[in-house]
Amino acid sequence: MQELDATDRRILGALDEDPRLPIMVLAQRLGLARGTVQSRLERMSTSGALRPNSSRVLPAALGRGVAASVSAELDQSHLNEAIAALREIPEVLECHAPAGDTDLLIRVVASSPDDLYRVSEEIRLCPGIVRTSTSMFLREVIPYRTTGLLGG
Amino acid sequence: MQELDATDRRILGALDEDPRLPIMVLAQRLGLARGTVQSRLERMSTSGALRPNSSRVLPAALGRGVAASVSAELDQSHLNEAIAALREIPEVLECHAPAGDTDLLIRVVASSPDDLYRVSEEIRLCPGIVRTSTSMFLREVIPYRTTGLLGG
DNA sequence: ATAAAGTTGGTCAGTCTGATCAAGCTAGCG
DNA sequence: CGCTAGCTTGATCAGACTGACCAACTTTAT
Repeated sequence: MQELDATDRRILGALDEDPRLPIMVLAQRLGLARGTVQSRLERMSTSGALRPNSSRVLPAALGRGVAASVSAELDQSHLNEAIAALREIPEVLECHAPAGDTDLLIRVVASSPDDLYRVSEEIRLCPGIVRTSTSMFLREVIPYRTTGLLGG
Repeated sequence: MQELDATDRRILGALDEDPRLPIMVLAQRLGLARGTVQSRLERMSTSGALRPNSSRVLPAALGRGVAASVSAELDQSHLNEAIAALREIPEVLECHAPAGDTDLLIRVVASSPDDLYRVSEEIRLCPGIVRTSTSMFLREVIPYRTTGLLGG
């Protein structure tokens, strides 16, 4: 993966909101040559610095208005199996291994509190997962964003 | 905000990887009329069902290879001030209010463990924030994704 | 049954894309 | 100091795409 420089970030900034902006418009808006913008866009999308487009979709728009965080403790000899099983659950959006007492921190969504119960049960049933603790999000205080990082 | 139907999801699925795919290609790949794809894309981007494009950028590509979760306890009479202050910190990617003992769960990134220390200190200094506990992510086990939800 | 909303397929002028090239700039290196 | 490698620029071309229309048809909800 590649580190994005100031020009890349300016391009991304200008593409915010509308990723289908014509390259020529971008170029003149940023004071760059068309070829420059074109090659940089090309590079960014092949270098793996961007998530798939669908990561832009708000889960709420897909009928999953309930979000939560599940922390899981696991039998570490089955770590890889557990991860593979989690990957199969579509409601699992993200999973991190934090330093500290919990082994995995899992971000999930669901269509309702009741559905959240189902999802967390599915997680509990993954091989290698010993115990889970689910904490539902009452409110999304700051929605996910990267915008501030583009500037610096 | 609008709930996305099966057609919307198919369009989004086809746009994964390359959001600049020509509309005509999309249309014939999905067996839809060009006008349909065009109007749906239009609707999706104006209805607020999508995050800004820059949310696709991996923080690591912006030099923030370290991720962490900060849980904060706060003086609830200053809730709004605290949130406003957090919003000013670019390294704060996301913030949720969970049910339970912690008041806010904050997703942050930083350029190094040392920088993470700085960021969590900045959070601790926000008005209304009483106590924080930072837990660094050793590993991103499952990177953020929504793909699985598009299908169902 | 009927109205509203969404879909389809067609057309149009104007614009954009991707590819390619030669030339200019800049930084790093011997 | 002069060279190379890697970007950037500006230009050109044929071909494809866009956004805006429209009339007709289908679906959905009332």
